[in-house]
Amino acid sequence: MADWLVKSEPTVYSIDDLARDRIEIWDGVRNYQARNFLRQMQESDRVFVYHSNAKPPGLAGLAEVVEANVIDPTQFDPASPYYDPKATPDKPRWYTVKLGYVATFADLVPLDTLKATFTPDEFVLVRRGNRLSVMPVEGAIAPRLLALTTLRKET
DNA sequence: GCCAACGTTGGC
DNA sequence: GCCAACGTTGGC
Repeated sequence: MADWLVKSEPTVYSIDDLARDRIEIWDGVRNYQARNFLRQMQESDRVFVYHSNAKPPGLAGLAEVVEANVIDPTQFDPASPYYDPKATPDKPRWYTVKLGYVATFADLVPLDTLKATFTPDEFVLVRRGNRLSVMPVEGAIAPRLLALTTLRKET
């Protein structure tokens, strides 16, 4: 089982939204490197949810992959901001996953804490200039992340 | 294939 | 609001 991290702007879609929706398709990723990571995700992989463009930015909770390798339907929808005229149902270009809510962190783990805990070498997230919205969380990192906070399950 | 222009991300 | 980083586009 692998660990991943996805970014989301909480004003657009937050961990609270996921707690409410329970399951959501993670659509709208339009970056090839991020897409390639999405395609590597397997059912029941663990996913850390990160709030970007927030005050403060940081890790907000946990999700899991409930369905892998889902074709992102917004690429075919001219009304969607994520519409891609070069994608066709025959040749889809953008894939994603469905995420299920797992838990909310009792306290958000701020980016400052992450920077103090991990070196840029060991964790992509704290690497300078990193703009990836989907990234792997290497084996040793995940338990150290979980040790920084307490889980709270929204019901 | 090169690279300048442009757009987006995201911390601050 | 600013701006560094960096991905994408398109002219050549």
